[in-house]
Amino acid sequence: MKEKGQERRLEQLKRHYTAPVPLDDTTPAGERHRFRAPKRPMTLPPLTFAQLKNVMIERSRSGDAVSASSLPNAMSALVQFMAERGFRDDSLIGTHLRASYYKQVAAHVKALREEGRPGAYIRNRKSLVKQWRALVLELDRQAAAQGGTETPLQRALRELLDGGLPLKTVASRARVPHASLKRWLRGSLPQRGKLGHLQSLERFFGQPPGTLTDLLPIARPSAGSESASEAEPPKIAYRARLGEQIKLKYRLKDPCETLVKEWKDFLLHKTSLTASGLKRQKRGKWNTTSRPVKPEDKVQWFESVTFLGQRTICQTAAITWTHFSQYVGWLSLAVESGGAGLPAEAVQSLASLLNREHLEAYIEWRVARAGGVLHRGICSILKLAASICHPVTGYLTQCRNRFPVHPDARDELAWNATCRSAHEGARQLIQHIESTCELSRDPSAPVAAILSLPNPLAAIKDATKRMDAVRPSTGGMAEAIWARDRLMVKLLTSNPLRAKNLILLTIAPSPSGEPAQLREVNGVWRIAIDKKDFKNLAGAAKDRAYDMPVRRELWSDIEAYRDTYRKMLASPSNPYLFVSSKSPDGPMYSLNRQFENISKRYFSDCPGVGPQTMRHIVATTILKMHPNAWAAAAYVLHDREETVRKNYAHLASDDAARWLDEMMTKALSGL
DNA sequence: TTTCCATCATGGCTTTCGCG
DNA sequence: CGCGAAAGCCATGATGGAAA
Repeated sequence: MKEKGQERRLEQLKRHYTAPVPLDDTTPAGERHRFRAPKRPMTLPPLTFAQLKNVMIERSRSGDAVSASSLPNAMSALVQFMAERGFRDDSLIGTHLRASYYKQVAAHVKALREEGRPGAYIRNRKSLVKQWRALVLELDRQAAAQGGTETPLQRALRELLDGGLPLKTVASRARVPHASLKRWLRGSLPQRGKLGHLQSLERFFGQPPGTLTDLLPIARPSAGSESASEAEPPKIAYRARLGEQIKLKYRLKDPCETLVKEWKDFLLHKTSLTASGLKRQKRGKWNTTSRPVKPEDKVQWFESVTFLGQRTICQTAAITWTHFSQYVGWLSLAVESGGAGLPAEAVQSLASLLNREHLEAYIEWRVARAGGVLHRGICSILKLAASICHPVTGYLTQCRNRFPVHPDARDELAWNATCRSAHEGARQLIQHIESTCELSRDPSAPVAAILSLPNPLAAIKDATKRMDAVRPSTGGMAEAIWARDRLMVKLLTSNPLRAKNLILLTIAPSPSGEPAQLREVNGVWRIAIDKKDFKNLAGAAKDRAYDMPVRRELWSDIEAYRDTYRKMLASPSNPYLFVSSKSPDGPMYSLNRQFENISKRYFSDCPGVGPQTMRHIVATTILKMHPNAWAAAAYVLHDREETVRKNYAHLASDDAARWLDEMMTKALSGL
């Protein structure tokens, strides 16, 4: 059966690719290729880089892949990637663009960085190499045409074992129970305390430590009982600053009629198919949706576009309007308050973006307000200015006659010069900012005390204990709310989802017939969320569906909540797991706020945080308990290993050293 | 406890253009 | 034609303050 499938796969491949290829993986290792995995059997379609290039060219021609104009870019990125990684045209792709893709890309990025390439360049290269990987995966899918969902461990084990030594031989030589290995291959999870066997397998196959063990869900951290200090929660610098900042409300609230007209014309230009007769960047079209995330009565004038009698919403317009109205508001803000002090009627025009001096002064003011820190948010208005004054495609550049009030509007040459100067000025500022850009807010500051513990999750466990202690055993609403909140905290330790996914998490089939995301499968509670519902839809989520077990410790809580408490808060048809009595039919939109309240009350030394922070806490715990277990952390967060490494790099050095010290102490005891 | 309205902050891409 | 850079889309999250 299996062989047949493989034959079919090969047939299919032969039709696609010209040259026949050997089955064994004998990829020559380049000199610079340090992370080359040892020779091992695998069931992946044997495909060389040269063949992949041909497929890409064919597909590009038939319109199934990158556009013709992007093809050279994709090509040059791959060529550079191959040269740097030591691959040749006749090299087999093997796992290089598959399982070990992230490792390869990370190494490639590192090399580019060492060459002194700018960040934007590296991002572009990454994006381009990704297109190649996507093509490989697409071909794999076509070839495999099997929908089985393997666990990561299962797949990794299969790749190590397939076609090589007999299972029994491996088991005995690696000193792993034969039956266990068979079970794992069928998809069951190793028991706790059996990690040693996986490590034996890693050694047996010459894999780096963690290749297999990292693929498991997190190990339960040993109980720690750090006593909570009763001192005041620490003050967070960003919050204090924000509190000060928002006292001044400078944004333009009631635009005059002419500005409204200008914006509507501009919006039409940005959203219409024809760019309202003007030139526009190829990617300069703003998307619209007819199904906004907010209720009908919350839609505002600056984001709505009526096209053929149908009202649609443009999210980008809302964001851009916010930035623009802030700038205009500042222009007419009194000088004493730090504004430009211009008359309100004079500045209410898109043409205000032409003034280079004003833009510069505004940026300076914003930087000062942000505590002297240049951050990316400040760039937004500059990007709008650069875009709208672009020498060719700029809206202002092309619409001189729509701004008769501007002094330069009478003369085409003067107008063009003004636009060009504004464009250049904005570009220069953007470049300057992007090269010196830093963060002005530390998202982990509110949980710094927790993160500094050897086992941060222990603090959350303490919090749930405190919650247990204050259970309102009245059987009423208060108890239902208590049970809901407690489950919320616990669930986030097991499955640290982003807020939106948590809010929209369902425990019953939706009215449209989609199955519940949180459900019991073969006696195991699992959460399965469609790729399209993730923020990183185009990133990590694209590669891997979210289908994770909920930790066993929570199962009884889930059942108790489902059977008793949830019914008190929501109507029977409500599919969402977390609900509030205020909106019994919808999701609990106040979840973020409620989590903040809970964390403020029960987390030690914490002034209140959002659910996002739980992702930090879980990832930090994993990396503290198992230094350099990047893959495990990425697995739990449903992020890319690369992203996790980047965000938690600070945990690599110190904790690895501590861990190494402990290990060596043990190893050398009695010396 | 929940909702509403602001403001501020940032990430993660993809595609196209201009130049030599 | 290939390389390197430019352009910019599209979201989401975090938080304060106040009111329902």
